[in-house]
Amino acid sequence: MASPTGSLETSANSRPPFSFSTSPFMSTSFSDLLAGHDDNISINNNKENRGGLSLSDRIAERTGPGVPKFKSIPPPSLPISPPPIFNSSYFAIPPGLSPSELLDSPVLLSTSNILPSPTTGTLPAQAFNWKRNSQQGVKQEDKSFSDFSFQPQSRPLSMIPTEEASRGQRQAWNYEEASKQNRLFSSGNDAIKSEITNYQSFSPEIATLQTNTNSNEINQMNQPQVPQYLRESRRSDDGYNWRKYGQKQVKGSENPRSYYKCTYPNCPTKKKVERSLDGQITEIVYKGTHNHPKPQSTRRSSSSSSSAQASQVINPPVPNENQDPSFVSTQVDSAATPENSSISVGDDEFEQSSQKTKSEGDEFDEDEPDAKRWKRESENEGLSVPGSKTVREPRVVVQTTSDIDILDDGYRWRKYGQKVVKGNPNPRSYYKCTYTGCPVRKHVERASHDLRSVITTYEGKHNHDVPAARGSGSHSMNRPSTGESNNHSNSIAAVMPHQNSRVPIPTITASQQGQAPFTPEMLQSPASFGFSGFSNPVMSNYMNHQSSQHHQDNLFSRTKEEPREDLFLESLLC
DNA sequence: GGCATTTGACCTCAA
DNA sequence: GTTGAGGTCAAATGC
Repeated sequence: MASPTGSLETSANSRPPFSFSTSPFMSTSFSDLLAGHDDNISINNNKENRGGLSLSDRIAERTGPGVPKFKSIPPPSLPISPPPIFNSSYFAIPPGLSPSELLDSPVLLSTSNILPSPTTGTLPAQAFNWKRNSQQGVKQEDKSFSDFSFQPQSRPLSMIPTEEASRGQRQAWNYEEASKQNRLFSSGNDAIKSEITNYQSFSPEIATLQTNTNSNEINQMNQPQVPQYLRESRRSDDGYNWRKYGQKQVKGSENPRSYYKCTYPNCPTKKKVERSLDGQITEIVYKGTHNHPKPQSTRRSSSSSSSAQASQVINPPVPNENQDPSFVSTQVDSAATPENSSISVGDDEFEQSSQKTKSEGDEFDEDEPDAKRWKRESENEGLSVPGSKTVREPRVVVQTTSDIDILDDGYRWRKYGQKVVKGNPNPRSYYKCTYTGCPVRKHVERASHDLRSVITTYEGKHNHDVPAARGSGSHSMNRPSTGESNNHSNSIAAVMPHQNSRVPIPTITASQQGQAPFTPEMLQSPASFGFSGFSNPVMSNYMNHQSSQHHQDNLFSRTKEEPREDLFLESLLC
């Protein structure tokens, strides 16, 4: 089964598919993405205890004595409060260039943020990989680095509170995947190990999502001796508190399935989590809707502090996704959904979105048996991803960025219109996926209430993999390799934190790395461009030139060559 | 003692 | 009606 997560090679001694820069930037940002999953920890502990062999011991067996254990290095306390304003010294909007103008370019929406891609969950950090890979000669194994994906779901990883479970699963998967990657990665990098202590799905459980592991396992490995009550076991990656009420061995799968209920009084929400034998989450399905706001992270922080992790945790994701969820989730949720600290706001939005979707949908039936509904929802979603039963619906990604937000989604977008919508003086750029037959569209606009925020709304889901970038073979390496993350289940809400703006934009330049010169293709494939673009001489010139708009027009000449349909649509929009 | 987890038994539903 | 799978309950157990 090509499960988004299950298919991953998770052997501890395998080369980490994702490479983190040892710079403070990556450490911080990723740490922020890591948090929670305490419930997983508990489960893992139980399992491991039962077996008489702790997870860390097992890891040690796999990796050998040469690999330091995670707990060997306490996670540093990392600042998480984002600055109120963008103050990056790496990038500045030149005089004469307004944020709205910047928004006109998908490029500008796709590279600056250290956020999981709203469309693919791909972290902008992939740009680092791209660079690094090029530095190292793009070894085959290095390619796997680019496979790292982090679903906001939300999510989630977030795991995204998928409220309707069926919607956030995707994030949860990605969230798990990311976590796995984290674990693998950590096994080979001591510096990073200290950073990987917690994880939060992206999502309403986005992430979220999300992204699993594995971070939990990592936590466990870091603090195998921490009492359960100090591990905040009830807190899950999705930010809600869950109580396990059952576990079942599912036929056809060696993985046990655990059943959880939201501990909030009278909250009907449940979720079932399927884990592999080694404790990794292979599936998360949410059921029902939380009838309460997500618990504040105070408890998490306090408890986490006892384990030297508090400073890294702010809030769970929306799942991402997700978290998935709010868009994870999954998630992961959130996670996906993963839902890192930055996505906390998105939870509510996601919940609302889910509620709305649920209430407006003709299919939802309060009286329908849960199991039946779950199954039906999965089937009806038409997003039957092997091993995944939940897929998040409408997805609205709200990113709070510092000046420029780059949605590193890896897909090629064609601008087909622009319009100033009511209630927001900032123009909304309309894009559609250039892949033939792909119905996905998105529109981007800067929030009226906060020019530092960019609201990107996705519609539809990609029916194809992330396209390989043209003009640079290494670009494709930054993209998720699977189609798992290529679908925008319509809308997921996530508010990206400012913290990204704190993160120094890598001063990696194409020239420095011997990369191919900046090309229009890079603009069309924002993901492939990554952060390097800002330091790229060409890009820098582009960004600072008064006639940037003109340049942009040239760079997007293809857009002007698009079919009449665009002109038609644009005429309608404008 | 309180709370969460475990786990066998029971219930529900669909084939 | 039977059977099997999935979901839930609740007593036992652990922290």
